[in-house]
Amino acid sequence: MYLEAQQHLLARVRELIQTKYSVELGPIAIEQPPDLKLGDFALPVAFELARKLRKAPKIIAAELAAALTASPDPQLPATFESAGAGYLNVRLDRAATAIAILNAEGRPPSAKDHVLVEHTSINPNKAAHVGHLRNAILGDTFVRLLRANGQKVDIQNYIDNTGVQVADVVVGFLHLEGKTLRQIREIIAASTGDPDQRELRFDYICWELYARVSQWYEASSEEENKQRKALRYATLHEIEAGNNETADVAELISTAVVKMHLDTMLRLGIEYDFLPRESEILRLKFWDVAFDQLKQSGVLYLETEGKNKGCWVMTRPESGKAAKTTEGETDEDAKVIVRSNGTVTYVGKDIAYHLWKFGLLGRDFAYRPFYAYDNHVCWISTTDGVEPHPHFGGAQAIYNVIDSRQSDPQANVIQALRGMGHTAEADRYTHFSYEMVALTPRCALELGYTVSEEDQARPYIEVSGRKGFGVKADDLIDKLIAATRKETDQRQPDRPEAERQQIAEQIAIGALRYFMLKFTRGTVIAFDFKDALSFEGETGPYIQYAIVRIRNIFRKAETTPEAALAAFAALTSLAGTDQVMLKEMDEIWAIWLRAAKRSFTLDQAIQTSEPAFIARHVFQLSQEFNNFYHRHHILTEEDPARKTLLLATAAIALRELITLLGWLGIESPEAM
RNA sequence: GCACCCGUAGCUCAGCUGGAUAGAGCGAACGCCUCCGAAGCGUUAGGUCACAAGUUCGAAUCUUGUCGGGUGCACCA
Repeated sequence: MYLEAQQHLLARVRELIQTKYSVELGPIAIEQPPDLKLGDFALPVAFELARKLRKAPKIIAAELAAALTASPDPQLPATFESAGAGYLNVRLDRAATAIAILNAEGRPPSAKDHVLVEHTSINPNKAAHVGHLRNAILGDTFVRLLRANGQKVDIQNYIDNTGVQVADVVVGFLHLEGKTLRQIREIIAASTGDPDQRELRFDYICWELYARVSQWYEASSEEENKQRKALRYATLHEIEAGNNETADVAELISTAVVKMHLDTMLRLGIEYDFLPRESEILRLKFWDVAFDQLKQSGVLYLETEGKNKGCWVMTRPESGKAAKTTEGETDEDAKVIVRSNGTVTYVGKDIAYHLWKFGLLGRDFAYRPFYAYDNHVCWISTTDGVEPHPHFGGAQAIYNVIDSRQSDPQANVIQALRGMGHTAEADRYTHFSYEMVALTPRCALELGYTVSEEDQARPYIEVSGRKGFGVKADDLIDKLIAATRKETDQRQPDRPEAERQQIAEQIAIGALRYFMLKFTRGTVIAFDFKDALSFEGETGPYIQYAIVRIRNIFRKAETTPEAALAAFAALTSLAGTDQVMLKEMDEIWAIWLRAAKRSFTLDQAIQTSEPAFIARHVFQLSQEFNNFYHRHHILTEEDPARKTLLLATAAIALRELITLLGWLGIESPEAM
């Protein structure tokens, strides 16, 4: 409703300026004054008019205010005044606005687009770490925002089950450990079942082994290292080819690890609809179809000269050169898509995959169910699937949650789509990029890693799977739950054990999700346990605590938020009283105005792909509520009309807090 | 060398479609539980918005340049 009010107001002001001064303005700026005392909207429009009209901004603002006041608008009751050096300030009629906020039922689903969000996409060869948590939490939250906006969203988690990283762990099991297929199956059986039964977690075993293999490739004489690398690529090729024992081992390992990743993410409330795997992109020959299309559209051309001779290449987006180089010249910067030996590169496979995402490939995966959630099933790609199955792909818009280091290959894919004439798709392809999570040197030392002098001087150190350097996701979650459990045990001694545990988990997950969301995407998170394990100040638990307080008030008042809001609406229909009450109490009005801005903020967050806007918005609302809470004692208020207002304000705050936290994937505990 | 991201309070970060005294959290000092839960609230201290030019009535915000930090730029995935 905030956005609508703004637009309505702007249209009115524009019309006024045109009739009064005969001036046609471009976009008119509108903002919120630094203090609620000054009003709800501020328009600096008089500054711009000052020169054209040769008049002081203050005078113009005053004239505009007078004219607007002279012709009241029943659709947007408000008062107007000139303020500061020449702002035109607008004060909404608080009672009327409050009623509008009360009645605002979530926006009607505007867009019916079928949107596809890809996130998580962890190499299935080791345990998930903090960096993956940022990815999954950002992606999952963004999905919730899109759905709140009425869009139909499919969530995909791409599984690179035939890449070098998986190959490395296969090399580890088969050649470093000398295990057979059968033994590996036993290891998996013993390390993936019931958490209380298993001794080691399979993904942790792989984490350690992957680091060991990576070192092993470098650990011997030059000659022998060369042989070890050869083994690595031989293994990779067997996995890619399929239908052999090495490929079977890879399949076993990657599937087991993927299941554990899904378990980990489910602890955070993160679910998926479909897991497309690279093995099917290979076996179902997505590339062959894409290759034809790419050749036909002229995006790819066969290089005949220079270092890329014999390769099918694509002009890079930034190079600015024409698709084909002028005669005699070769584009040495061109991106190789098909190698001179005929094999396709990663970007090539990615182009094929993205044609599928948009329904442009003309070929589909086969599907089978893979992982069961409470209300739905996550499907996985396969070569011969089951019928019936849901249909994935064919989206109108896609978002790829991938860290910023991959922006070059992402740009290549977009460039290919555009080159093929799929400009609408290219425009609706969003690389939802974010910076990595690194560790502070202190954190690295705390974890027992040796840190070089040089690294200790740096602000942060990049995590590395190859070095086994990083904080594992489940370790972090366990640590958070242990810390919150300690608190709930102390604060809620009378509650049953199961309830204390549930509350502790809600708070721990709230803290973790909020921590990952409060930073804007472009900020490198220098991870530190001290910050991540904090439950005070700008944290998830701070917001949850505000909710618990409000719930306690309603419990003790022996009424419900719904009843409080109904009572307020009834009271407000008797003109006057509420006006007086809201007038001088900005700390109350702040909460109502915040509520009014909900869909406005959601819009902003989606437009900019920035969930941090919502995180900040809900934190500010919590602060505003706490401020209100300490100034007004609700339960002991004796004036009934005033008590009605206070209860309704608490009810609105509660409604907003629960909704907004829900968008962030954070639960609202009953007590804490 | 080229591209992208970052440089704002002691620390970690918001603010960047140009607009009114540059904000929050943490940390520091002090204060507030006979009063709806102190995982809370209040007060104070703390800033040449990296630097320099330019555009503008107005620049943390836009442009250019410089410096510092990070990340990409394979016939790897």
